[in-house]
Amino acid sequence: MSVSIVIVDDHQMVRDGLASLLHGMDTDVEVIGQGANGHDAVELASSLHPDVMLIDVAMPDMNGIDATLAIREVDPDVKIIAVSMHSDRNYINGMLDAGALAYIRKESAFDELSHALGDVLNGKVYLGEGIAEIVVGAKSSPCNLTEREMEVLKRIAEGKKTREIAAELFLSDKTIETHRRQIGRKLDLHSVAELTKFAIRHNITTIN
Amino acid sequence: MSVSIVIVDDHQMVRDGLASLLHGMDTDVEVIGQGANGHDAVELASSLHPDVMLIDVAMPDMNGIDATLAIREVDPDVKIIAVSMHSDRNYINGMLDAGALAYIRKESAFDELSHALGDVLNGKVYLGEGIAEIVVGAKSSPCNLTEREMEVLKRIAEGKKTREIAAELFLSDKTIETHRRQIGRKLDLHSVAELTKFAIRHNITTIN
DNA sequence: TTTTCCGTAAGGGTTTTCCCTGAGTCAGTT
DNA sequence: AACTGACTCAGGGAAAACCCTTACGGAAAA
Repeated sequence: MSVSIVIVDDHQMVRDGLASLLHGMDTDVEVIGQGANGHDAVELASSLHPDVMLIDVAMPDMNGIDATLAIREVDPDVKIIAVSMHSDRNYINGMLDAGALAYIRKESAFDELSHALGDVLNGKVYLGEGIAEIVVGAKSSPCNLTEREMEVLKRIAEGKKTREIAAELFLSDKTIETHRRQIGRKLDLHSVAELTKFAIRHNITTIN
Repeated sequence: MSVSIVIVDDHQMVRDGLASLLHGMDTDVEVIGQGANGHDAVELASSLHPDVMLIDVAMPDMNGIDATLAIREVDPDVKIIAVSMHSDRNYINGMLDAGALAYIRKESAFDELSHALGDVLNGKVYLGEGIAEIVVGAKSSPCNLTEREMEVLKRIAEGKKTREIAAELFLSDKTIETHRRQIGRKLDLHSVAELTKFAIRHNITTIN
C-alpha cells in the first residue's frame, strides 16, 4: 500500500523537483495531486484525502498557515509537512500551531524530506536542522508589538513620515513619535531600513 | 557521451530537485557538481569545465549575474541557463547581458528546463514562457545607479547612517549626502523604507 | 482595589536627514 | 580641445527623526 502525497507550492519547478525526489525514494509513495496556493491545498485535501501533504509556507492568495488551518477542518487526519524557504520564527510557530507535523527548509538537504516523511507517517513530529532551536529558543523576537505599533510600523515600512502617519490615523505627531521610539526599543532595531526588513519578514508589509 | 552539468542554487532542496529532474530526462546528462552561491559557481566552472551550468539568479554573497560574468572569464565555452524565482526585467537583462543563453523561471513547468537544455546545447538561446515579452518590452527600470551609488545604497539598506557610510568608504559626509540625493532622484524613491525594498528586490542587500 | 499595560499627548533638546547651489578632478568620448 | 559623466567635497538652511521625561484615561489583570 503506497503513501499518497499532495504537493502544494507556487513554483511549478519546485513541485516537479519534489515529486521527482519523492519518486526516487525507497518508501513507496505516490504523488496524487499538486497545487499552487492555499486554496488549491484545501480543495485537494477535501477531494483526495491524501496521507501526506507537502505545503509551502509562503504562497500568494492564501498562505500555508491559513491553508493548514482550513485543511484540519476538512480532513483532520492528513499529515502536513511544511516546506519553507525561510526559518522565520513566526512562520514556524504559525505552521506548527496550525497543525503541521513537520517543518523543513528548502535550504536543507533532501534526506530531511525523507526523514520528515518517515516520522510523520509514524505519528511523530519532525523538525529540520536548526528548526527545533528556533522553536525552543523563542523569546528573542516574540514580536511584542501592540496593534497600534503594528499599524505604525506598517506605515513606516511604506516610507511614510511621522506627520503623514499621524494624519492617516487621526493622531498627534507626538503620539506617532512615541510609538516609533517604542517600536525601536522593543525590537532593538534603530533604523528605518532594519524596521522595513523586519516588517517584510513578518508580513507586515510587502516588498513592493 | 553524456552532457556534464553543474547546478548552482542557494537551496539544497531545489538543487536536489533539479538534479533529480535532470536524471529522469531522456537526454543523457550527468550532474558533476553543485554550488550554493556565485563564488561556488565560478570555482566549479574553472575546475570542472562543465558543458552546462544551471544558475539561480538571486543568491547570497555573489548573485547569478556577477557569477555569470566571472564564469565567462574563466571559461567562455560553458553554456549558462539562468533559473530564477522572479521575472524581474533587471534580472533577466542582467543575466542575458552577462552571457546566459537561456532564462527560465522556477514557476514554469519542468519541460521548459528540458527545452532550454536542448536549445543551449544546439547553440540556441531559449527564453521561458513570457520572458521574451519582458525582454522586448524592456526600457522602464534601467537601474541607472553607478558603482558608488550601489555601494552607498547597499549600506543605506543595511540601516547605516550617512556618517557611518562615509567612515566605511573613507569619504566625506557631504559626498555620501550627495550620493543619497542622487540615488533618490534617479530612482524617484524618497524614503529609506522604499530604498530598502528596492535594494532587496534588486539583490543589493539581503532581507536579514 | 491596586497594579500594569496600552494608547494618547506634550515640552524641549540633539542629531540626522533632506535639499539647494556651486565647484574641482579625472577618465573616457567626440 | 571640448564635453560628458562619475566622483569628490563644501556651505547653509529647512525638515524630519531621534531621544528624554512626564502624564492622564481606560481597560485588563492581579
